[in-house]
Amino acid sequence: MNIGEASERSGLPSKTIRYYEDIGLIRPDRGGNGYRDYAASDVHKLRFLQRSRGLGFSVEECRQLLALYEDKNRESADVKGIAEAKLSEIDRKIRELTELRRTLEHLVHACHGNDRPDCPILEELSDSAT
Amino acid sequence: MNIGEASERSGLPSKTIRYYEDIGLIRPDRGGNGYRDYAASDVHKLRFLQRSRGLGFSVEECRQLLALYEDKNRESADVKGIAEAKLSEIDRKIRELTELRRTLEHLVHACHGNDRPDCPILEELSDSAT
DNA sequence: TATGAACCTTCCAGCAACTGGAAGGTCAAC
DNA sequence: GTTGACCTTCCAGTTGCTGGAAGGTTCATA
Repeated sequence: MNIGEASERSGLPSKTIRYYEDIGLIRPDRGGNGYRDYAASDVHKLRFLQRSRGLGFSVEECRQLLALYEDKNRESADVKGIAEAKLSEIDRKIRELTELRRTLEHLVHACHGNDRPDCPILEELSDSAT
Repeated sequence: MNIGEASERSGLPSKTIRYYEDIGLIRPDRGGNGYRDYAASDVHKLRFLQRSRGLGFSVEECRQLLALYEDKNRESADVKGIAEAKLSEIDRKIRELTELRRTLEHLVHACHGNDRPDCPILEELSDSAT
């Protein structure tokens, strides 16, 4: 099938699919006219990529996962390791954002938000340690 | 003062300070030798930038905040508006990450993580809707 | 048969927000 | 005078795409 259909079936834009080929994630056949020709297994991989990217894995991590996916001798511990690392990364991000949120909300709360120039938000940004 | 000292006092790498100048956030003087010469007010602005970036504001938002900071006729409502928008953006990110975390943890939990190839994580990535 | 739309191709540029490195000028100390 | 720590500019790379230009292909319709 052509890239348009592969795009529809995988949920990835054609641009992105070509990009994934550029960086060596997939290698579709080519027809006589130069068009890319995707097999069902290619679409399968594309969906795999679409989902793993959606779960927050980086492209490099997706490359590893895809390699494991295709490796019939894999050990599930390898996959679990990657997922666990990602999990603690996500935890760290959530913690950071929550801390950020707390500080920002405190500031927003302290600011009158009227037509006067005095503003605790700017004061905080300019003066003290955060 | 030279960029090295401005860097130390603001907590920003010299590279970043030069970059901020490139994109027009600050305009230090120049000495006869071509070296940048930072006034105390420049360092103040750099610290302002360091803090607001640290609070998750984009560079463009920092530019707005800095403009408001320097505008003696500002209305604090303008600042509060920017901060509130950022706050809900942070909330959205936290929600997304939390959802992600939930899914990923579920998968990690289901995987044995041993030396066998069968792995629910890969199955989920390959087969079903996420 | 022509022509127009809807595909497809490649390549180049740009986004955010820096960061690294090369090649070279300056300054202060010894 | 030379070493080393500064400073300068400029160019390239990072991540993960996305947009657009310029052109080839395919297919239906007038």
